[in-house]
Amino acid sequence: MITTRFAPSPTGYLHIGGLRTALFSWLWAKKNKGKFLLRIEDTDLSRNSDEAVEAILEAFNWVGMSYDGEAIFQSKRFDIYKKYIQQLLKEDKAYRCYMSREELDTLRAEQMARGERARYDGRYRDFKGTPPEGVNPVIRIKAPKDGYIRFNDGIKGEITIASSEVDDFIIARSDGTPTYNFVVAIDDALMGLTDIIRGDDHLYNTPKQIVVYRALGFKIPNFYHVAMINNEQGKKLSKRDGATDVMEYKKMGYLPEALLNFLVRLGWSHGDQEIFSIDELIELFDPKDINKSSSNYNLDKLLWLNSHYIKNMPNSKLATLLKEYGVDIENNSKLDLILNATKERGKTLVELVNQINLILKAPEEYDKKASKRAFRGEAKEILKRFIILLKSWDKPLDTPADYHRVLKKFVSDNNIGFGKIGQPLRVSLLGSMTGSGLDEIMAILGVDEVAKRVNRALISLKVN
RNA sequence: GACCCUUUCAUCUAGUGGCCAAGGAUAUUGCGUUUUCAUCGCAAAAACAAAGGUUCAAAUCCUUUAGGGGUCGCCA
Repeated sequence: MITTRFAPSPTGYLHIGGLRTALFSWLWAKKNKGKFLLRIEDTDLSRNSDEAVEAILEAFNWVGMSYDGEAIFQSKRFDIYKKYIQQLLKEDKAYRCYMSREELDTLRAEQMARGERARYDGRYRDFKGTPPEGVNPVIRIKAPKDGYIRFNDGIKGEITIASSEVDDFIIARSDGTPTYNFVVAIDDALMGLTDIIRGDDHLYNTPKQIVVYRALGFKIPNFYHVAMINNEQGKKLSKRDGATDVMEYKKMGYLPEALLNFLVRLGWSHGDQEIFSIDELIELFDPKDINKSSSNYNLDKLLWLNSHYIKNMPNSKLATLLKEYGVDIENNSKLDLILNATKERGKTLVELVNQINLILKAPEEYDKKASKRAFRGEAKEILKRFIILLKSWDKPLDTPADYHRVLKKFVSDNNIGFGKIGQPLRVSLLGSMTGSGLDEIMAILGVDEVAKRVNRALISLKVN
C-alpha cells in the first residue's frame, strides 16, 4: 500500500507550488488506492496561526482534494519526539553540545572564509569532561563521519552526498523542543509513509533525515523531489509575481479543475495530452514522469484551460457557481439561452459575469466610438422600421432562430446589408459594438425589452 | 565561497543512439467562418545552451565551459 502526505507549515495561505506537490501526492495515493495524509508542521510555535490552517483546508476543499483520517499536528506530539531523543542519548547516538550561538557564528564565518562549506565541527561529539557552567545544551545527532549517504530519488535518480557534508545537526534546541529534520523523519516513519513527494528545496534535508531513520531503525521511504516553479523570468516565484495564493484563483474566476489541470502539466506530462479530467489523472499519473528541471509559471495556458472548462461545463452547474460571483440566474427560464450566448466569451467566471450583465442590464451609457460609427446616415430610420416589423411579427418569437428570421426578412425587404441594422441595433441593446450574437440577445430580452432599449437609444443618441 | 540539482521553440512539454533536416499545446502573426467581438477551422514563424569527444549514426552517452535553481539556521 502506498501512503503519501502533504506537510505544510501553517504560516500563511496555501501557495500554488504547495498545491502542486500536494496534488502529485494526492494523485499518487489515489492511483494506488492508498492513503493521503495531512500533517501540520507547527513546531515553531511563534510563527504559526490557526487561520493559516483554516486557509489551507479551505483551499483543499475548493479544489476538491481531501485527506484520509485526521490531520496530525506536530505541536501535539512533543512527548513522542522527546521519547526518541532520550532513546538516542541513551544509545549514545546523540549527545549534548555546549557551544554557544556566538561560538557557532564565529565557526561558520571562519569556515566560509576558508572556502569550506559551513558546518558543525563535532567538538562535543565525544566530550567526556565537565560541561561549561550556565549553558543549556542543544542535542545533536551523530551523523556518519566517512563515506557517502546515497538514496535513489524517484525523479532525479541516484543522489550521492558525502557524509562530510552532513554535520551532527541539532535535533533538540536548548529549550528542549525538537527540530524540523528530526520530527519530520519520525512522523513520516510513524505515519507509515511509503512515498514522499516534496519540493526539491528539501533535497539537502533528505540525507539528514536518513541519518535519523537509520539511528532509529526506521524503514527509509521512497523520495521524489519535484523541481520548483519559477516566475516567467525564471526566478523564484514570489508574492511580487502576482497570485501565489490558491484562493486568489477562485476570486479571479478560475475553475478548480482548470487550475489543477494547469498545475499538473507544470512539470508532469503524458505524451501530447493537454486536457485531463481528475479521473484520468488518477489513472495516468506516475511520479516517474515528472520532469527533473524547474518550470516557469505562465498564466496564458491556465486562461486557455479555464475557458475550455467553462465552455464544457453543464449550464446548470455553471449557474450555481456564478451565484458566488454576483449573478443569480439559477431559476431564470432562459438560463440555457443566456449561458450559451456568453460562455464562449468569458475566459474566467468574472468575465462571464460581465458578459451576462452586459445583456441583462440595460446599457447606462453608450460607447462613444461605437455609437458614432453605428449611428450614421439613416440608422435611426432603419431602427424604427425594424421595431415596427418586430412588433407586428405574427409568428412565435422565442428562439434565436425566430429572431434571425425577422432580421433576415428585414434586410431583404429593405435591401440593405446586415451591418446596416446590426450595428445600430447592437449599440442600442448593449451600448457597445462587441458581444454576443444579436439573435441570442434578442431571444433573451424579448420583444418588449428590445423595443424599450431601442427607443431609449433613439432618444439619447444623435445621428451624425 | 563550498556542495547538490538542472539546461529542447517566448512558455509548458514529447523525445532514453537510427523512426527527428525534432512532434504537440499555449501565446504570437496571417487567412477563412461570423452583422460585431469571441469561439471555431486552416496556415506561418519559432528550440536540442556552447565546445570538444565516443560511434557507421547523438537532442539522446562522456568531458569541459556557461546559464538557472537550491542548500550551507537552536526556520520549516
